[in-house]
Amino acid sequence: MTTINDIGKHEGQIVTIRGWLYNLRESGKLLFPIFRDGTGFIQGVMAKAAVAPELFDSLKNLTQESSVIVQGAVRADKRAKGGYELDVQDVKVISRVPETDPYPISLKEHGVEFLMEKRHLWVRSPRQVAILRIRAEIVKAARDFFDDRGFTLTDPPILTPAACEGTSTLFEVDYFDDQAYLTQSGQLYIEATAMALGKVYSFGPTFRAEKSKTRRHLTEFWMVEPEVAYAELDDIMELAENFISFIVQRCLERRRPELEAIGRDISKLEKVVVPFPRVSYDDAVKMLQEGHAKGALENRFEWGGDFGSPDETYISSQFDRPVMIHRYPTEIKAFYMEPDPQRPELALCVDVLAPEGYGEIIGGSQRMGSYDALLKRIKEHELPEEAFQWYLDLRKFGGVPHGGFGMGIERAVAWICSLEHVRETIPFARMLNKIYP
RNA sequence: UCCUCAGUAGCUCAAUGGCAGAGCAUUCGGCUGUUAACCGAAGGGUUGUAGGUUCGAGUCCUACCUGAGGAGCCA
Repeated sequence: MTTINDIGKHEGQIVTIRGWLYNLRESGKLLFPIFRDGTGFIQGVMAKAAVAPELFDSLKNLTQESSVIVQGAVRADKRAKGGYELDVQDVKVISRVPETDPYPISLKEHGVEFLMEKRHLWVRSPRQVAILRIRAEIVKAARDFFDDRGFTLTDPPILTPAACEGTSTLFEVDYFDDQAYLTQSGQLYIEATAMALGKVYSFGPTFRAEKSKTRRHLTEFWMVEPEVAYAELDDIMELAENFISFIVQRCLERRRPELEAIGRDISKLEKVVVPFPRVSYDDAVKMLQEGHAKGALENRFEWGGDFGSPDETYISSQFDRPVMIHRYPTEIKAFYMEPDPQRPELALCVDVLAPEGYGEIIGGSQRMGSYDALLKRIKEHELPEEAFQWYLDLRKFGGVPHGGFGMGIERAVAWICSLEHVRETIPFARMLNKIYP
């Protein structure tokens, strides 16, 4: 059995391909079927004069996406897209799509609503196949990066008793006679495993019931989150830039054909090398105010607020690689962040903004080390103290400075693939009001 | 939750308040090198739903439903 991706190794030989009919063109007594097998696409040729009449007719009448086992001779041909063609000698039809109910996704243009409703079929399209391969590469690169640097994978729970960043955006589920929530982040739990193993990371799905309807939001998305004992903010920033650069370079090295196939501007990705620019929140605010003065931004940004989407886009447009914004006001950030000892009104945190308007792909921070300060924060944020007792224990029993970050896989994929919307970065996107198929 | 736009054939879209149309897909016919092939023909419609205005509504008005883009929130 041969696969299309390495059909070039079989030039001049007779091979068998198991796959599907992607498209069929004909010209008089010649048929030009295009087969796909999951590894690639190849055009076949069948001349009426060369085969039995029944075989010719069965291929001539074959419908799009019918499954077939094809036998043919591999021939190099300059006219062929992949460099090779298959002189088809036999076609065994495994399952024939009826013409009374044809395959709905044609090679022509379709709308978003239709394609999302047919997502289970849309994933067969060449572009979607390429994107899913790049996603898989990004996931593997992320795991290799941490595995090779002494991190241990520790899986946090998906069912949790409480929120880690407020309760308004949690999915609630019945848990026997009690209530539980789907996790928003594994961070609090990997802080615990970091105290056990030093350097840890988690990789898994997270859930947010935000009523967000934008190109950057899913209700179910995958995060990779490292957490490092004894790490301070500078260590976290260095880890984050090395991590992102590694992932991008790995994609360029191993998924260049796919990036080219989807029309990605490769030269922009090639610039994603360390070090990334570091901009303090204070300086970012100045940058935004200058942008407003120049007329590039509609609203004048005031110190103390959180950046909106247009603000992030403006900041990232000033650089040719991801930019790290650090030390936001404590007010607008999560309760567990360590204040800057020089300026306690600032948190020791960092957001990494992707270039080209893709927004925040990483959020990270140094975590609060002191038991008393953390308890005070939990009370200030009106969080249920009992639910966080275990988290406070981490400070009671040998607390150390530590920190980490989370990267949303889908936003990273959307940026690296230059996609309009994160819905194409995951096989089956879960969004506001969308849970089918 | 708010703002804007859209909903017409299986799909992508046309149609000044006046006969419901095209391309693709499907079926039939033609073509020995096609590249989202091309050429000819046929079938295919409760114009998102419910009301209203009008001699007449796909088109105007109201409400609702669905979707898209954006805001806020976030990765």
